[in-house]
Amino acid sequence: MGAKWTSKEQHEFLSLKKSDFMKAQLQLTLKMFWSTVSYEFFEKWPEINERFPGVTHECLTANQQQALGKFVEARKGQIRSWFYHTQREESKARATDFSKCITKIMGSTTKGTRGPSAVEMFMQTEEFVKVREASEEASESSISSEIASTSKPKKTGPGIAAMKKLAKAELSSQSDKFKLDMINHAKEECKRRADVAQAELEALRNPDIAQRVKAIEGLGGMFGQLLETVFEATGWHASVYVGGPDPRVKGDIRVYSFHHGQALTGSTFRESLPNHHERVVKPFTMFLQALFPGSNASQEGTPLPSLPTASSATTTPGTPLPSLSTTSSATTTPAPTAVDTPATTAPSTLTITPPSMTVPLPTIPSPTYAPYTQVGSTLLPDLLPQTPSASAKTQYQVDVNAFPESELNEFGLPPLPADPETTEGDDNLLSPISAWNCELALHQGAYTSPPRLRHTLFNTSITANSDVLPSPVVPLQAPVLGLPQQTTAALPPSNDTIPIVSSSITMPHQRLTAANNVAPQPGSAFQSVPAPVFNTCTTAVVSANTVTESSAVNSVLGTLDADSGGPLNKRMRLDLNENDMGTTVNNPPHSLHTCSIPTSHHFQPNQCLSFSEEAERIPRETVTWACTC
DNA sequence: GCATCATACCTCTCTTCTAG
DNA sequence: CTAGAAGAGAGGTATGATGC
Repeated sequence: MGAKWTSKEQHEFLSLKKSDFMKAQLQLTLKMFWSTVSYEFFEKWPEINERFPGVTHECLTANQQQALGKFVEARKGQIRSWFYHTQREESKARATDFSKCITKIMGSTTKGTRGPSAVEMFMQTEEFVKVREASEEASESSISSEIASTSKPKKTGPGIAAMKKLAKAELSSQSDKFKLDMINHAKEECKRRADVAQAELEALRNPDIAQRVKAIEGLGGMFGQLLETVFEATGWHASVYVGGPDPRVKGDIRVYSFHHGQALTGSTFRESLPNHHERVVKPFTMFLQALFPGSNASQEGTPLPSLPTASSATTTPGTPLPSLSTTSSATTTPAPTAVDTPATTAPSTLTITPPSMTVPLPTIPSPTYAPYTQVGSTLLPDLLPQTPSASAKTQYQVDVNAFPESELNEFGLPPLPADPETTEGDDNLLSPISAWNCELALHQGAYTSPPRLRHTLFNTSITANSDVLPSPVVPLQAPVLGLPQQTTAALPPSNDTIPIVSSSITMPHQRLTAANNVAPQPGSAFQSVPAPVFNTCTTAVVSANTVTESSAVNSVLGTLDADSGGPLNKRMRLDLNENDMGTTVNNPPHSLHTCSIPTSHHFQPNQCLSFSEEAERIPRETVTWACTC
């Protein structure tokens, strides 16, 4: 067995980064994450101290420096492996697996499949290999010259185009019988590939028990991504109900519901709908029972597996974000989360016993739910009841035969039962959904949807904290751009004024967010906010000892990687973007702004600079800079 | 002739697997 | 639990087939 390479402190440090790792995966910012986490790790535990104790960099020989470099790379590999290993250990890859499976099934088709052509088949023959080698060796060959000229700089062989041209020319010189053989071989290969593709698709569509279980356990992740994508694409929220025989509980019927979108109270549709279980889950379960009449009485079932979750430390308490609420058929009460109301009861498994259609609903104590955690712009719940023990049972009697045929709807389903608790009062005249919307309206129409984030991820720098919004209760506002607080006199006194052209500095923890760079989406949105004033300043002056009222500065610029040999291991950005987000300049032309910069950074005259999130955790000092507009 | 679609191949990165 | 190997997938480039 391998030895553990991390110390307790290192393990704790890496553990704290797990949520950032998952966010980076979702936000496609792994490079940035690796850079940041490596920097912080080596800052805490310099590799040189491990390999060459008591020796400074300056004292290392060339060979030692080279060796140290290899050690550092090896350590980085260990860190990477640690995160992936930890992720798998926590069974967080199932959702991804299932998503891939679904995608494959939805996307797979043999229609339009093009197999290799006769020329391409010929390229795989030994005859052509000999021709190609001969051609490559003949430096005076025009074909080889063409190959060389048409090839882009690569580490390996000639370009495909030149190869095909060579093959085509060579094949044309072959006998008709040879050509016909190539054509037939190509057709056979086409058919073989189509058959293989078809067989693979059929295998996916007819999974065995283990594959079905894996798919069911991946539902949470798949629907989470799906509903988030729906929201991104349409600005709409959605609720999804799925169910069927669950192999994990001997084929009993189980229903899950997934909900996207929360009211201001933090409740999802399921939680907002009074008596949701009776009115929605139960009829749906009855419908499923009709589809799967052979299903047996179930025992308390396995809960929906957890999804990748971050530590609660990364949760944004009270931040209204789309909730992804997953529940079993019997989960009639909200799952307690960081933004949800506490659960009261949580029946576990719905059992229907034909033919009387008696529905015994065992209840279990409120399960302990892990908190919702924010990963990217999606809340991924860990709905794993940790102590799912059955207790008192509540009996529900539902007789489908009690519904006359005339009352069944177009789908042959009974009408939704009226909510016995909401039969009086004007409000009760509203449908559940209307009442739900009414609640929103009463709160000034402030929706609880988050700003759309992901589409900006690929164009701007948004960190894990970028979607942190200010208040859990008040209507959403754009975050105040600029520093979270005014800081003063952090730099050593100096009267030197260093001009900086096009200065803009990305604030730690106060980055460009969707709320301040994306217009509210029709029908989804958060409260309108005062339009930001673009800061088009092109000249700024850093004054190290100036202390003034802080103003907001925010910039996300085009990226330009600095070399990695810098003392800060940072990524620097140059060139001011004139559409840069800024703030109102109250007292032009000499507004003063406060920002923070790496402690050890040395400004150069006329230097253009800003710092991306990779420098976020670099020790910083605060300076105030004046901006001439 | 042109636009569109589907594919092959290469390279690189990310992720998973597995022997030890 | 580690660490190397292997697989999976994305991005880029180029080509052929097809339809207009």
